Amino acid sequence: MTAFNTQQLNGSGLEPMVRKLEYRGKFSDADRAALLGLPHVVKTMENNHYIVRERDKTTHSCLMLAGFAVRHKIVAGGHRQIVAIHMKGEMVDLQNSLLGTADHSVQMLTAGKVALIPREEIVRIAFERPAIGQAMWLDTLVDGSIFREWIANVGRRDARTRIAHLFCEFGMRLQHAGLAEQTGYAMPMTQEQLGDATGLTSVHVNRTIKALEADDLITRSTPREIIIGDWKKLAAAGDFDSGYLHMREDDPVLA
Amino acid sequence: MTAFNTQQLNGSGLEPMVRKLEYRGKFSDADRAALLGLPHVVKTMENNHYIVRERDKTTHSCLMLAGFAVRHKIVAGGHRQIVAIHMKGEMVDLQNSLLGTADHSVQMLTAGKVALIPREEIVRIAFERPAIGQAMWLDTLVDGSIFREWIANVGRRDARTRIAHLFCEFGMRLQHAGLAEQTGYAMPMTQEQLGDATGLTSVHVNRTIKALEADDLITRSTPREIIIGDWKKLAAAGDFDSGYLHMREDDPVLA
DNA sequence: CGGGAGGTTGACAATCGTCAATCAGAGTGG
DNA sequence: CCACTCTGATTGACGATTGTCAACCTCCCG
Repeated sequence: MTAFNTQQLNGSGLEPMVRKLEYRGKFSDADRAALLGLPHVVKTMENNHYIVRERDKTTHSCLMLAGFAVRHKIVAGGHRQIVAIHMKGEMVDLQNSLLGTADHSVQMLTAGKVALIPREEIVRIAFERPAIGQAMWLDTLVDGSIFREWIANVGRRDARTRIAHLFCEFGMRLQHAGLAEQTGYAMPMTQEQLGDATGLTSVHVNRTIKALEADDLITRSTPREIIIGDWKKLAAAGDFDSGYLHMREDDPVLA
Repeated sequence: MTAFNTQQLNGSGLEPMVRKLEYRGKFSDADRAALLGLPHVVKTMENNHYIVRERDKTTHSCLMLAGFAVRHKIVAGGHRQIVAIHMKGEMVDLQNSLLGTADHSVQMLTAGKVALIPREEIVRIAFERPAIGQAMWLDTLVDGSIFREWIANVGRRDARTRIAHLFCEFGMRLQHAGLAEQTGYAMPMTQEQLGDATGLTSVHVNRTIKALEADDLITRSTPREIIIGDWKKLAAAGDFDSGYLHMREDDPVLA
């Protein structure tokens, strides 16, 4: 690859997607170039902005470049269930866009940046370049695996275990994305949002976090700064086994 | 297609998969023939038999030909969470097999028959024949959509709504697969299994079903024979909106 | 007829939700 | 710098949904 091309490609804005997908399979230079060359529009998003609303017809897929977003559903009575949290490098909305009609909403959790890519371009590159297509498919399957773990989390674990589990998953995924150290991280969610993710109320989330602190499973410098002294103890309390994240065995995060 | 080929293909045993996948996209005769020609082994399964266990290395994908199966996870304390129910025509284990290591178990809910297809054959046909690959991808995305709905179901709905929702989803999927009439169906799950699917105990499932009966939302001729008098009333009670199943607008089930 | 799985019911306990008040910190305007 | 405001965190009192334990019933099958 020439210096010129490198410069050009580095400027594409889609590098986080390449890094993410290449984790699931080896790409050729041409694959990488094709990915980086995907037509797209970068948008700066404010906190709480809706990227997609349930029932919308979708035409674009959304890649996170900075900040955090959640996917959620509203049930009768107006209660909200967050079904996924997304960070830099993740394709937030492959699911909605490929299916055509959104079955859930996607909302920014913080301010950030996203890249919007036309749906047809995603499908085209996936089938023209099998390595990329397979990586995308695997990525949607890993999303599915995380959904399954979340079903088990809200369905069969008590509040303490649920919260500890979420703290573990989020921490490990942040580390994987290069966004946090092993010692801890800044949780971007309010306690109400944590409740929406775990099927609890904000009040009970607060009590549960305090209990985790009291038992020295976590420490907090500010309400959102989670410090994990002993990862193994927290993982045990959260019934957390990272297998469902399907990270590679040589991933430094698993060390 | 010659009479000879038709005969041969009808005998393949994989017809339910063709029907299922073709729902997601138009296939050519060659596509259909390639699907039906996939190498596979048909196995008869007894009730409760495990097809795959969590942490197993997987090499085959599993297609349901008859009977019902569930996917489940065991959490600390031994409680079980069913994350999906599968019926005739569905690829039960694309997820585990493509990812290589099972993140959940697959177990027969009744006696039945399955076809085991080597993983590489699935990947090969998916990329050699984009129509098939896209249909498979869409199918895994619909699975994902159902997972999301289940997260919301166990996370944010009360027992009554959860059970009513499950009854609606299962009934509609049975009808879609041609396994039930609109009037009702035979539930293949015990109340304990219903509890494992909804995050409740069998005792509470029982109380909840009795309450649904008392309110004339369902009737039962035997404990497992669910009769739905007024589908709309049950759907309202279950906060059930079939959009997440991503059926086609022209599907007779939606009429 | 006996055994077993699954369904049904009651009494009681516990986790979690609701309501409501207070507190802490960040940003804003004067 | 300070009052003001807003969001989010924290806490207490109380209530309700759901779980636990245990008994009994019903049906099917050998």
